[in-house]
Amino acid sequence: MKLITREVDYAVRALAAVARAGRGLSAAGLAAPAGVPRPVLRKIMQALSRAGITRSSRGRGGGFVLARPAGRISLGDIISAVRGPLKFNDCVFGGALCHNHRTCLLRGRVAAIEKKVMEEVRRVTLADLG
Amino acid sequence: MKLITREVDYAVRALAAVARAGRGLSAAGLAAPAGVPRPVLRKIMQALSRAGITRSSRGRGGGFVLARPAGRISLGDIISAVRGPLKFNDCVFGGALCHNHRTCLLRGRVAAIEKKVMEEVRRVTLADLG
DNA sequence: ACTAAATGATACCAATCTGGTATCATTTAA
DNA sequence: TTAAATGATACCAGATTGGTATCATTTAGT
Repeated sequence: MKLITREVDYAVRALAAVARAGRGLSAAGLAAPAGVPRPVLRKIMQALSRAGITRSSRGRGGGFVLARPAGRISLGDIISAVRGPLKFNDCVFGGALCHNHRTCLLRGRVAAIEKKVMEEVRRVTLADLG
Repeated sequence: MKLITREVDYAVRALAAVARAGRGLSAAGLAAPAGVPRPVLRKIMQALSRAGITRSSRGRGGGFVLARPAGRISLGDIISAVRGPLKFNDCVFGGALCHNHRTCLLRGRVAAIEKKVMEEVRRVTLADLG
């Protein structure tokens, strides 16, 4: 099970580059030095923009900038944007159907672990990853 | 990202049933009440046996018993047996090739989180999930 | 001795997820 | 007007996962 997939990895590197640059960077400009295929990075940057982590400007000379300071962009934000929310728990009965769900001890334990991971992952910011 | 896949879920339920029974239970006997396809449960039980979590006896009247007390079988053991070891970190450069690897801040952070999850997951035992 | 019940070991298949590719539309600076 | 850039989709190939099928081997019971 991967918490950090390639796409998350790419996203972190790209955002770190944007943070360092201080000015708008295009997807193409980000992809080349990182050795990432341009279309892939574009898709990632689009997801980050949709999630409100970056702001984009279109047209010639456009690109991406951070929507807020690096210290307020967490690894958790990035993971959520690129991969969707964490769901550690694949209940076989899909939650609703399991008559034991309330009392299912495994669910409770796993939910607690998931919560801890979210806390950890939110505590790491882009500023820490500079 | 799922920590608890269906197979892990099945494994936990099956092991809990074995623990409650106190005697050997066959894969068929375990599958039916849990509503799990027999061949799937057999594969899972085989993996658990290979990992030394259960002991199996073959032939007529055979089945599976816990290889050690439920309090000494952790959720981590079960996950490792069914899914392989946790690897949160998908380094794009595969570790060896990344010249920044030592200093890669993301790796360090993620490794720390992974370690915490392992601790948590090892702390939960089958006895807690009875 | 024979048979039925059970695990061990594989091989295979379908669905989903993930990384990567391709296209077209839209916006904007030069 | 044009080139450079993002927005939005649609698509494809490989890996993973859940599920199926098969055959060999072991063992208890008759």
